[in-house]
Amino acid sequence: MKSPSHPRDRGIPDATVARLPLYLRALHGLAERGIPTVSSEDLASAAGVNSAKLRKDLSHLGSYGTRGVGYDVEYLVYQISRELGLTQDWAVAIIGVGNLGRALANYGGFVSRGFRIAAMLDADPEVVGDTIAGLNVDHIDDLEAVIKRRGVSIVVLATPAAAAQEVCDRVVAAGVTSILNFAPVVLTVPDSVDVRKVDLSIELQILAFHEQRKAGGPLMAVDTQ
Amino acid sequence: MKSPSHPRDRGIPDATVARLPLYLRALHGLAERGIPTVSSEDLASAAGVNSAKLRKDLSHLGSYGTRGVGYDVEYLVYQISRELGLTQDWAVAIIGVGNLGRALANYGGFVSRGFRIAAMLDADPEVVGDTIAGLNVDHIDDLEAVIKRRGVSIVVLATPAAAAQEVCDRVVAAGVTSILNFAPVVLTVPDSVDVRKVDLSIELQILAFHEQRKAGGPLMAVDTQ
DNA sequence: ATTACTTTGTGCATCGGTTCACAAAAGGAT
DNA sequence: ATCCTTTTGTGAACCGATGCACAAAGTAAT
Repeated sequence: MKSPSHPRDRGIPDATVARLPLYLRALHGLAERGIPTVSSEDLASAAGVNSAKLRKDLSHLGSYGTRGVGYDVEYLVYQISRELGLTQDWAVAIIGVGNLGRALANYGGFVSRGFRIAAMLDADPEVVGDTIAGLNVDHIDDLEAVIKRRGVSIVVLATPAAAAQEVCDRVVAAGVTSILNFAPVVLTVPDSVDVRKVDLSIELQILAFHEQRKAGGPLMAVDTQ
Repeated sequence: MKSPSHPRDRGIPDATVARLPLYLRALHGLAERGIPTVSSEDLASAAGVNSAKLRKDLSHLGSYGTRGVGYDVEYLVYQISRELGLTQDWAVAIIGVGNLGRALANYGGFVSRGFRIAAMLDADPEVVGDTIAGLNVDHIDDLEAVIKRRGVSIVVLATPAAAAQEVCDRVVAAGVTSILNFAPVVLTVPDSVDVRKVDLSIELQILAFHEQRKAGGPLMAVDTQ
């Protein structure tokens, strides 16, 4: 039994969810320049996608455009923000205060909208107690207490690879179900936990693959048109 | 006219290319533990994918397994490395020596196999001349000369968003065709240039979306079975 | 009101990627 | 040499995502 009253269907395609932040950023840019209304064509080009895709993506959220006119920028910002859950603020903990953890703590776009760094933790007594981005670094021993006390619901793992799984287990045991993992390991978690992976070296390797094709291809492949 | 002599077809699916680094990392782990041979089942679980996908992925490179036995770890490492272009070493320049640029320069997995940080550049006279990860920071004014002199073929953009497009244009004009962009902007480049984007805040937003579903879903959606 | 124009929302064909499931190939045992 | 077990490599069905192309819905002008 579907609910016909609800205009937007629950169950937005993953590919669409992954692009919503892109649209949101483009819309923020337009809003700052005081542009009240935007067509799918213009918004699409600002976000670097094609307009049919953008329209289909937005249609999954509901019918928020006006034919012949376009989309109201402010309104669409609100709708997308709400859909992504950015109208509430999320307490994020960064675990691992190496170079990367520090960079993330200071990264502007990270804190910006909807997210707040609520804790930083590390195992190294050398850095525990330091103040980074205006925040005191806690010891990893206090992980469970810090998570509970500060209402952390998203954890960013920026530990060395060797420590990642162990820390991950503790984080999951503490009730966190969303993890952004920068450590180059495959984390094992229950199905109920979401892990997203960012691996810098993988991106470089993909670039190298294509670069090799461009550079070596014409020399090596005689039959490449 | 195809070349029937070549066992592996040129044109490896993008999705496969994106997973090869994953397999490679898992294989390195096995190699370090002295394991000579691995089945698709075991390698797949080490890499966090299912075995059918792994086998199909590897089949795009050629027929490097032995039925009834599995894959020779060392041999497969070599084949994947070669396919990804990691048997040569790539000179990488990091532009923008803020927190992120520093973190990338010091990131172990970054430098590890196939890649070498050949230059770091920044516009801020305060940091130009500093030594980071054993490397002198050059001024962005010398961009073109540094790229040419050190044979840089891959550029990592870690500049502020506002500067990214301008720097990108200069990098492209200097002949670089592979860019890893950390700045939260849509870069405009010629078709011949590959840009890969890493956006930390986008990953967080995707997590927030799913977290919201988990947390709010059961309360808000009465008809979600 | 009617006409002309713009732009959304979507049905439909297509494409790329995933998964299933099994024949083919290899090794080991008898 | 034959049989049995293991595991690869792949054909084929399936699934989700993309992009085209157009009807529907709106605005503006006469």
